[in-house]
Amino acid sequence: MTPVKPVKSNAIPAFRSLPRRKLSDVIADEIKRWVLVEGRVAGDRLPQEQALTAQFLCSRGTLREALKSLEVQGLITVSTGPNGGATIAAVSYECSARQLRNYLHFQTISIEHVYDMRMLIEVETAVAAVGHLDSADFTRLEGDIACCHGSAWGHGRQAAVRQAELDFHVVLARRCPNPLLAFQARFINDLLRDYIEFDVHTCADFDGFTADNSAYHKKLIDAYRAADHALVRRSMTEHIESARWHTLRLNGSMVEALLIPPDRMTI
Amino acid sequence: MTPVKPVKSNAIPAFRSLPRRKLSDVIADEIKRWVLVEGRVAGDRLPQEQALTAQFLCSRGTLREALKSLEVQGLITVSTGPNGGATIAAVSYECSARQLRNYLHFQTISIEHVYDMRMLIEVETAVAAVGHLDSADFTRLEGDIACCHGSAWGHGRQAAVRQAELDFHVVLARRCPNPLLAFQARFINDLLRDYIEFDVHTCADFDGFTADNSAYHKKLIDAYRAADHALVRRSMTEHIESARWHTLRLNGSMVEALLIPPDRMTI
DNA sequence: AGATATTTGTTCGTATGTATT
DNA sequence: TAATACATACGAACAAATATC
Repeated sequence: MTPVKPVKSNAIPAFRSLPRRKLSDVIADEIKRWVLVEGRVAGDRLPQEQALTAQFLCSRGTLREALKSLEVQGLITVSTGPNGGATIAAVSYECSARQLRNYLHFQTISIEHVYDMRMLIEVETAVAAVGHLDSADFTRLEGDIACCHGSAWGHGRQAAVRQAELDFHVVLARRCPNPLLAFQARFINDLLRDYIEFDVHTCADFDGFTADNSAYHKKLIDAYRAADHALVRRSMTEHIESARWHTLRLNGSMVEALLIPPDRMTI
Repeated sequence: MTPVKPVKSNAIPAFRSLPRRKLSDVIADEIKRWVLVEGRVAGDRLPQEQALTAQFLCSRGTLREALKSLEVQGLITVSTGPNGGATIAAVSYECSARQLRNYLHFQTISIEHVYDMRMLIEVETAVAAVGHLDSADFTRLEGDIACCHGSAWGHGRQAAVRQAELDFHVVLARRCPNPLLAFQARFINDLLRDYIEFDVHTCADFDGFTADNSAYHKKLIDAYRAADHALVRRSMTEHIESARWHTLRLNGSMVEALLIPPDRMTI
């Protein structure tokens, strides 16, 4: 008698046959759909691995690849232990910004490109934020200016100043009510902070840059306090143009590899 | 005498000890670094799974989760068969756009948000593309206009028209020399094509919308042929403002779920 | 604070599908 | 067609982390 065929089979079930995709990718999509039709939202939990393998009829390894896919996309976080498992997450800015940097890594991109984009986005973001700043925001903005006082005491200090300068803009971006604008504004500023390097030889005069920035930041705070849209627009435009000029003067250039997390202290 | 510790151990090697990250994530990063320091570029192949497990001292399951991570980020593609394995890829627009949609899924975003962004980006993109269109581009632009001739013959036709109208803009975006602008322009147009739905009850007059679009597209082609920056700027500004007006008039609204690939024919 | 139970993280062995030759 | 080389998928076991008692 011929031996029976093993019950265990790698044959792909009929209902997911048509496109010759990887099973793990199919499962990842099915989990996404399941979450949506089930009405689950960020903070809700997914069933545990064992239950999911039973639900989607696949092995644990395949399921884990599907979960890894969702995790990389920032859609879930996974924890161990009792009551552990996957939790649905709101996709973070950081996760999406990383992916956009991955994309730009394979494009050729110059300081001028970044500053053209910055001029466009940042001015509009700044204007849109008028009337959306609370007192805590103002204190933080003023704190960022205070960080930049005095002349540079070395490279570590120089990097801290730059961090504070760009943090000023991130505060404004967070208060922009248009999520598309806000994302782009944060992204551009992060790009400036982490992926521009200056020629060490011409490292002479950063103080002029810093002084100009502080002056413009002060003008901006006054404009926000007065809720003067036109003045915010004008000040920010001049500010970005000034920053572009200083950056070019100091031989700033884009770093080559955007794939790797920034050193953050490259100055 | 105490028994010797088993050779096989899940203990994480010292060189990757500090942050308590998952091994698969660490391996994914190490592969990224390896690619960079080795000077590999898009199109080059990674070693096979077996070689990679030997190089990074982990099991196939763990390595496959790491590769899955890189695959989801669009950094590699994987194929089976002889000479199969992972190939380094330039991160695609589609992959990064998907991630940005994932992000926006958890934000509240309105037609006005999209059109404010579109006005900002598209005008500048259009101006930047002046002088970068070849004859093939012009033929394609004129083809897109031709697609929109005649009145609507039903919903399928309506969707095809909309597809062609937005394809016009994608052609321009692809010719914009600033990758940051170009990405954003394509993204906004894809968003408009795939994630705006119109109220079926007021489905009456799309023809006016279509006619206006065609008229503006023709004006734009003339402006591009004349390489007239100012005219391109003016025409595109009016075009977007007109499109915004029509969209609001027809009760357009953002679809709720950006997580799922578009039906593309929702109109 | 410590023991325990639960759940994910990792490994290994094996079998199957698929593309190249 | 057959052989080969590779990714894909399954299953069982053990290790590590963590919440609860």
